[in-house]
Amino acid sequence: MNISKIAKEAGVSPATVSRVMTKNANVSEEKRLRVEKVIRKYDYRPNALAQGLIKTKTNTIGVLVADLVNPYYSSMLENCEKEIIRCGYVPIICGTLNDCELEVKFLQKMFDMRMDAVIIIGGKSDELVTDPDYANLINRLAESMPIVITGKVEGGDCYQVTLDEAEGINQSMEHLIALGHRRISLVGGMEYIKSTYDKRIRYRGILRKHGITYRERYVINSDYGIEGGYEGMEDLFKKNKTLPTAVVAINDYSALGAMRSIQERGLRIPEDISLVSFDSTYIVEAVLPRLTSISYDYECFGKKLVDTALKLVNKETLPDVQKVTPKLIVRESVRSLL
Amino acid sequence: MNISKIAKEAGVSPATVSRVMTKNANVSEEKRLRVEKVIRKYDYRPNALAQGLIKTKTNTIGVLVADLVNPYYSSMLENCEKEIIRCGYVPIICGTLNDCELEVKFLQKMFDMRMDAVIIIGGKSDELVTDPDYANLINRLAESMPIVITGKVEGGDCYQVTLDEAEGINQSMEHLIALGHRRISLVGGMEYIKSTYDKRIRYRGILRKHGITYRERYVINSDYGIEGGYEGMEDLFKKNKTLPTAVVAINDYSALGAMRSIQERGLRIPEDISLVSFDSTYIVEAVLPRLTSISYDYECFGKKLVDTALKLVNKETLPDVQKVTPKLIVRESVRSLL
DNA sequence: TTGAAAGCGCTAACAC
DNA sequence: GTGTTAGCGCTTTCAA
Repeated sequence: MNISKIAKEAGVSPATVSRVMTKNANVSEEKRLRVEKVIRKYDYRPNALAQGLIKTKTNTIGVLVADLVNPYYSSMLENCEKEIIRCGYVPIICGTLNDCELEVKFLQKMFDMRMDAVIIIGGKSDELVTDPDYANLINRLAESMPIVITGKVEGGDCYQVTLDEAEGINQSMEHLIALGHRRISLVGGMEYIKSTYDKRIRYRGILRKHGITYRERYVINSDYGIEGGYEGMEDLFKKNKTLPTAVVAINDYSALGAMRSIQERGLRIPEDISLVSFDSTYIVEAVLPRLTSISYDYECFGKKLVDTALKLVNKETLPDVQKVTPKLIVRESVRSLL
Repeated sequence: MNISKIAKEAGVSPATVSRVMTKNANVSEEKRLRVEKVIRKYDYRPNALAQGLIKTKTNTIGVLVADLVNPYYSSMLENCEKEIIRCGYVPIICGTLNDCELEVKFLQKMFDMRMDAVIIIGGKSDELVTDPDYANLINRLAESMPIVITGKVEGGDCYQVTLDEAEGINQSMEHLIALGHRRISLVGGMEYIKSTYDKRIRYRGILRKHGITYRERYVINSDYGIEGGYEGMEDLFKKNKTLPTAVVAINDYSALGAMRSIQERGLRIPEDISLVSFDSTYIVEAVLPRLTSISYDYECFGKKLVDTALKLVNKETLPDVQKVTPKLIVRESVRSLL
């Protein structure tokens, strides 16, 4: 079914059908009713490809996300979706399976499909050192399609809504130190990821400020999943005879793995080791003990991402960088040493 | 940038540029090189809307999922995505926030966008009694766009790839009964959801077969999230002086909530209460004790869904219903009473 | 091998 | 108020 057939059956021109559908022109009551009847009869809906082609607007916001399973990302995603829907747009999600090539491919595809804007959550823009090819791609696409990212693209013509990582690590460290912890380990993450890099820099700064010796073997590399947390923790145990009294996990997804490692060794949280994580997804409330964790206002974060994208669609001017402030939520996984 | 500009700059006709891009016609070496050079110069990519419009094929598979956060769904999603990508298509995901109206709206939108096929995971097709309006919608859309569902649409012209729920509950019940459990509770889910209904029917059948009295107050309604599991478990405690020795949770997302409720009362799993769940997402390995759980081969499930969709795109004939067989994975959350 | 032309389905400017 | 027409960007006959 298409607009011409509807027009023919209603005895009007395609233009009139279009006018009835879009509601932004006057049509005589009589013809309108006739057209509406035929539309209902066939449940006619206009072809979005044709509409998009002529209007150069598709009413879609693309959301590219590095990992669909990680609850941090799915929380972000859900909140972006809600806001996109609330604003009358259609959210189009693509997961990039933590694969850079796929990210680039899908980003291009979203451009090809003429999405009105794209939000990129995680992925290549998370890297500390921007890949110049990626920056070029972003710049090329951003000429006609606004791009909002949660990371950073050096020299990239796109907008950032990003977490204040330094503030997050700050709050968790100060909390631990205030409770008497001096041997604090940072488990998980990779140095080439900007958020992790920022955390580690600040971690050292805080230790120095409190006159605590920095121990390199308390900082453990590993990836951001459950397995990463487990292996990171195992690594920590292997590398240290003097264990830390507190561990800061890079996110609560990996904290799950860290907990398993700790508990398998018969150690208790928080009695033997305190544990703090980042993200405060549903996981922190689901495990025992509940995890003290850095929390973001996901609703607000999602809203900011989407609203930024939509303002850009409407050619409004915006700051290049917006920060989302984290907040430590104290639960049960930290013990006082005082 | 568009095909005419490229053509002009290369000194050829748009048709020739198209031939170069699609590679399915002969172009003289000389012109081809000239065109390719201009294409590279501008990183030209054809407008997917225009392509879709003329080819009546968009190379996209839509995936509609009821809940992005629930790890059962995100696992499904990830595996569908992988297979869609492997087959050279672009996965387009929409979450429907467990909202029926949204599901209908997005399904229509996917049709409007002329996706080559749509996979619907969860949502309205999960309901025991099919909404006739929904069936009509499915039938209308399915005339030109194959639809694959994980549930069931009575009288719907779509294809099912569905879990063998009866077999799942069968395995978990037989396992519990073999270990001496007689007081077994079923926590979570709603009767109007087909998968839950099927489980409960079979649950009664198995009890009868083993000569165990069915107790209605051991079957608890609640929704499918963490909160649902918690409240369901609380409800169970409230309703029963004689507690069950084992609980079967409707999924492992809700089992998280059930565990919390059990542990808050100072009861231990499995010493005081055994716990079994459905789905075997990452959660079952993340908690302590690890949950004995019904597992699906998500990779195979995802593949089957996608391959079914793609075969339909290619007009192959297929069985209306395909079953995915579950398998009980024994971990640490069930105690033997023998 | 190549270009001209038609047409996918729609909207919007224009003329009446 | 309404129909005609042009055109969005592409692919694919059809001729040459």
